[in-house]
Amino acid sequence: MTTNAKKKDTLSRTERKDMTRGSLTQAALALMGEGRSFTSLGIREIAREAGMVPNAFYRHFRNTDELGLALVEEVGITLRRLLREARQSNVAQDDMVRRSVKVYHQYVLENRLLFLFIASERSGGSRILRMAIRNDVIHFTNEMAQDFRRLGVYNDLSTQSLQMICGLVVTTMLAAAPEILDLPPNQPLLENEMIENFVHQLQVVLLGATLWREKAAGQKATPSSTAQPTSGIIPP
Amino acid sequence: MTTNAKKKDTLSRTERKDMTRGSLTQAALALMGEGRSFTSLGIREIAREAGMVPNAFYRHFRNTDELGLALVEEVGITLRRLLREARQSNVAQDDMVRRSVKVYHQYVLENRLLFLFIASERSGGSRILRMAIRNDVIHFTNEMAQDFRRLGVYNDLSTQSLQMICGLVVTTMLAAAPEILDLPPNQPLLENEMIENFVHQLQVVLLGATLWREKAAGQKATPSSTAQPTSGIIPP
DNA sequence: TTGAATTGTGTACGTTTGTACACAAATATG
DNA sequence: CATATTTGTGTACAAACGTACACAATTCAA
Repeated sequence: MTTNAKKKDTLSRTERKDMTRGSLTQAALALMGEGRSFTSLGIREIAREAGMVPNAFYRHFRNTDELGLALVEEVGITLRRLLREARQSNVAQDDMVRRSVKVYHQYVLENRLLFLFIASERSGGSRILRMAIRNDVIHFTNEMAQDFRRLGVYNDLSTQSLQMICGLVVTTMLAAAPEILDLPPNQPLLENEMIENFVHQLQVVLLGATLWREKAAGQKATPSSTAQPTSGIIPP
Repeated sequence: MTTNAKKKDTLSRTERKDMTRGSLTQAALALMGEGRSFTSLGIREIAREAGMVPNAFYRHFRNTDELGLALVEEVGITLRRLLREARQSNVAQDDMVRRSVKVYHQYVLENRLLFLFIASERSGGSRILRMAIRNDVIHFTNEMAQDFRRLGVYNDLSTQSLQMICGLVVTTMLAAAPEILDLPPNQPLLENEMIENFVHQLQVVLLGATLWREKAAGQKATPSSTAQPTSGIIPP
């Protein structure tokens, strides 16, 4: 099944190249949608799904990992869009958490394949992809922390603490994604139960956050200034 | 590299069968230890690593998924052991969270390959394995909740809330595993930073838990009982 | 002790894979 | 317009794969 129509009309060479390149990444996603896992995809398989001859793959990527990196880039864009969406619908909301969860839930369903990719490659598969995704997630976390700052909530938390809290929120969100995706559709009862659980967990986290104070005295003399653990890509 | 010596001395037939079966599962783990991902492992590959001819694989498993299920069983045992260990070292500890985190950290390193397996198959790969692991994690979560009950902490939480909290704790723990495993060894600075972050996150969760009250009335109306920064009360 | 069942080996076959090379068609560039 | 680059095709081949079958060597059961 080809997932991307590639019109052959009135397009520059680079435009066309970008299109077929896109149809390769979409083909990979489509295969994952059929239950295959990205790590086990082969060049031939992807090319076949994209409706082209195996060798054409090499005109765009040297190997599947490189295609994966292109997908990670899409992930970054997707997550950024999610933040923007959440930003718009959450400003000074009364029941902010539940509303955010619903937005997120909807968003995961709408971007099913990408979240499938994130979920399975975030801690499995190739180290390179893993690190790239982790980078994106860190950026996402930091942007969320900035949003919190802008909103003026948790004003009395240090940046570091705020990032730690957001890390917790993001972890919880990402852990929810596979459950959302695995839930059989049209089961509103199960779905509600899952969502409520998710909402409560986030509420507990944010409740804890309101009371969190740095015990600044320094528990073990950890003087490190940077906020994120394992920031950046770590060489073998 | 064969990972399991299989002595051929004075063993019953079933005993020997269990040994070679074990050397197959260990071979799969060993391959994952070398960077391969379970989903991409093949029958021939595993058999070769275990030092036997491809066909012998079929005497023990019908396919790689079935071998995966055997590994999941090992995971269950491993997690149960972790709980037992934590139970012993945490009773009424002063700085309980930090101590638990250290136990966990150590445990992940000691059971590197199994946690590698959990991490990568928990949300990627085959649906069957994913569900099996999710089952184990649920059991683990429930047992942790029971332990909390026995310890007498969070006495005023309903079982459901307690399980929800433990789910949050487990999610945080499992999310930490890949970071622990990916951290290059002998980098005490990075390691400390990561552990501190981990500790703080769990502290936030447990802090939230002490203040969590069910808003039993019904979740649709959601009165204002939740996470507003009423920053006055300080828990014991 | 003899026969049946089990476990591991050897060989074999058809598929699929990654990748190399030469080539066709299209497009950008001088 | 002529030429060079780029993009996709066709063919090819060695390697690895899953799996089937017959067979050897054990061990269990009668």
